[in-house]
Amino acid sequence: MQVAATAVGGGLPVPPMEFCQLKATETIRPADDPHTRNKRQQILEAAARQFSACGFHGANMRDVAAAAGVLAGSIYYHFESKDALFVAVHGAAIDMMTNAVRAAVAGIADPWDRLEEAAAAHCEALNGDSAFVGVIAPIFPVTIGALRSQLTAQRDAYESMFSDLIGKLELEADIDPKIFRLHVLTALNGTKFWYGPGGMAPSEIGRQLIRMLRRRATRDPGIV
Amino acid sequence: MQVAATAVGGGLPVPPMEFCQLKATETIRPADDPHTRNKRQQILEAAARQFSACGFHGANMRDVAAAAGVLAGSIYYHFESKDALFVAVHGAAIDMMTNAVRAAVAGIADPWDRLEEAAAAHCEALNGDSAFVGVIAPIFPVTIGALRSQLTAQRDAYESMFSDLIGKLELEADIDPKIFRLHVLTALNGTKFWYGPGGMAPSEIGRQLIRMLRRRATRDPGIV
DNA sequence: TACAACCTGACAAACGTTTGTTCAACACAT
DNA sequence: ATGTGTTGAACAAACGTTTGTCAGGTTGTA
Repeated sequence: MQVAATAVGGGLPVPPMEFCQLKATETIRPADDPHTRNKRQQILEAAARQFSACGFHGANMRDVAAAAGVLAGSIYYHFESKDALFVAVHGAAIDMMTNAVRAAVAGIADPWDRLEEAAAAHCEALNGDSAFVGVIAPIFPVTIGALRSQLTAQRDAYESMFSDLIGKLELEADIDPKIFRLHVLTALNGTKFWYGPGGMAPSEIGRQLIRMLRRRATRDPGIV
Repeated sequence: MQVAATAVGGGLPVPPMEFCQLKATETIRPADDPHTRNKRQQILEAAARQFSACGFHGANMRDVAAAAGVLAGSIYYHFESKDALFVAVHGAAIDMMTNAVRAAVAGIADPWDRLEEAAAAHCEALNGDSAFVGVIAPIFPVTIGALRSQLTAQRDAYESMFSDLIGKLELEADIDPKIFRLHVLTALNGTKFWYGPGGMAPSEIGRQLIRMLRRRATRDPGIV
C-alpha cells in the first residue's frame, strides 16, 4: 500500500477552505505544477483537505476528485477505496507529525522541556498549513468503524513517543501516567477545534498546557 | 459497497467491529414503557444513540427510526429534518449537562473544589449511560457546516458556566484563563474517545485533570 | 530504424445502492 | 367525524464503485 510517508507536501498552499463544501465548482489546474506532479500525490492532498474539513462521511469522492483536477473514477486507479484513501491520508499525517515531534525533542535533555517541545510541535503541526494533519484530530469520533483498527495501529507508534516522554517525568504518585498522557493528547488535539489565527500561536498553546501541569505534576522536592 | 475487511492494502484483516452499525436489526419494544411514552422522546433517544455512535453524516434516518421502533417516515411528523433532529438532540444533551454541572457545584464554596466537581460531573455525564451527551464531544469536527451556528449558540451558555468557574480561580499571571478553559473542556470532552469501562471511573478522570492543574495554576502563596 | 507489445495514468459514463424526504392512505382514539 | 399519529411505498438526488476505453510512453524484437 505504501502510504507514501514521503514528504507529503509539507508547505504547499492550502486553498481557501471554508468549512465543508469546497464544492466541485472549479476544476482549475493547480497552477503550481500542472501535470508534472504526481497525480496520486495531488489526490492525496485534496483528500486531506476534504477529510479534514468534512470528516470521513462528510467528504465525498467527487469533491476530492474535482479538487485534485480529476474525475471521481480516476481515484480508483490509485486507491482501492474511500477507506484506503483515508487510511493513506491518515498514515501520511501521522508520519509528518512523528517527524515534527522527533525533530523538536532532539538534543533536549530535561524531560519536562522535552515534553513541552513535543507538545508545541504537535500543536503547531496540527494547526499548521498542511491539510494532512487535519485528519488526525477529528478521527476520534469513531464514526469509521471498520477502519478503526488500521487507524489505531498507525497511531500507536506516535502515541508511544508520548508515553516514553511522559515515562521519564517521575510524576507524583497520585497521578496516573496513562491518564496524564491521554489528557494531554486529547487537549492538544482539541486545539484543532478552537484554534484560530489571530490568537495565541499554536506552539505557544501547546507549551502553555505543559506549563500548567509542570510544577504540580513533578515530585521534584525542590519545587513543590 | 460492503466495506467489509476488503484488504485496503494494509493487509490486516479488519475485525467485525460493528462500532457504528447498531443496525436496524432489532425492533424490540424498549420494555421500558411501550407506547405510553412519547414516541417523540423515543425517537430523540434513538437518534442520540445513533448520532453518538456514528456522527452526523454517519447516522441515517432509517436506522434511527428502526431503533425507535418506528418507520423512517414517521420521524418527519415529529421533526422537520435530520438537521432539526440533531439540533434537538444536541440541545437536550446540553440541558442535561447543564443541570448535572449546576447540581454538582451547588453548595460548594472553594473555587477549585467547584471546578473539580464540575469537571467530575461533566465527565460522568459524558461517559454515563445516557446516550444523549454522546453527541456533545464529537461535534467538534465541524463536519456539519450549516448547523454550526445553532450548535454553538446552544453551547455558549454551557461553556460560560465554566468561564465563570474559572474566572474565580485567580490564576497566575502567565496563564490565560481562556486557554485554560479551552484546554480543560477539550480534555474533558476527549475522554469520550478513550474512556472505557473497567478503568478509572469517569468522574475520577475528570477530577484528576483538575488536580493536575490545581496547585500549579493557583497563585496561592501558601502552596506554590 | 521500425514496429509491435505492453504498461501507465487518466477519462467518461454508467451502475446499483443508500440517502433524506414526501405523501396519500390508514388506524384509533376522542 | 375529526384530529393525531403512523404507515409503507415511492421519489430524486447523491453516493461509492465498476467498467471499458484511450492516448502516450517505454520496452523488446527484428
